[in-house]
Amino acid sequence: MVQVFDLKAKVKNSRSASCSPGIPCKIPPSYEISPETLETVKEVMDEDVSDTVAGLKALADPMRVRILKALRIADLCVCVLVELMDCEYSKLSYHLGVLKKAGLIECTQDGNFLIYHLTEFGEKKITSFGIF
Amino acid sequence: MVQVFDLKAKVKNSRSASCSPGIPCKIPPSYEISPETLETVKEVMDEDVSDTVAGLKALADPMRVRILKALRIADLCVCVLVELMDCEYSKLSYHLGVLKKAGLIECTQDGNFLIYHLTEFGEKKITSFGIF
DNA sequence: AAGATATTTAAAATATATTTGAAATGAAAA
DNA sequence: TTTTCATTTCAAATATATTTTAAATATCTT
Repeated sequence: MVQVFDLKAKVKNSRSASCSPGIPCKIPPSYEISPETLETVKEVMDEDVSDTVAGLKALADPMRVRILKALRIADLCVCVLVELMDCEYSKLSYHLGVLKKAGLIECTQDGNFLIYHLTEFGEKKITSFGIF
Repeated sequence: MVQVFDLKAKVKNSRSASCSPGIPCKIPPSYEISPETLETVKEVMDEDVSDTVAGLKALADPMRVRILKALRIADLCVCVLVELMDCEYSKLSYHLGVLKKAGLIECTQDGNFLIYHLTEFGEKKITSFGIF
């Protein structure tokens, strides 16, 4: 997934004086990008974002956000969540699975029941993401 | 989108002593949910999460995160971004559109060029969401 | 053991999001 | 004023995510 940029290889015969080194297009005269800045930009763009994105994806769903908000108040078993969310078990289970895989929630078994609770990681996430 | 819960209407003939009021299933004996807690849970679950989720969705994509990271370093025109991301204009444009619609970025026109920059809102978001 | 309950899993159906490629737009240069 | 350039828009193709329904598990109760 890590991309290596070789912009120089793409430079066309660009005649503009304001063209940034390694950038084939003629960038507008109103702003200049120093080679140093461009280097920094390339660096941050090369950083791996897959963890960040995976976390965001797990959160980016109304059902899942509501589940997290609920679990922030109390640990809840699936049967109670099903009633609160007014949905099928299988549907709820799918979303619980997504949250679990993302490490945001966990469950403990009590006989037939599974009681879900926020992980510390999940707690932190929803706090920093401003979900209350 | 706001759902109203009427759990009482759903109570079946539940015989378990540990059943929470208004919850048809027999919740496990290892934990009790007080009616007050349950009320609080219902309240937070009824809150509207659509803005939260829309914001998260806009962020939950590797390309978009990389764009935001880049714009955090410098304002960039589309032609430069195209090179840095190594992708088609139309593809980039789609993602820029998503970020723009979410209010995370804006652009200013300079002749033929569009120079994109983070909004203050976008700046705040990516900071609080731990995207650096 | 047999039946009931709570929950998950699997597979198909559906919905949503992204990518692609071509055409459209609008400003600048020739 | 025709051409070129930077960019967006559109529609079709593709990919990904979610929902649905039925069946599978596992634990309890009898």
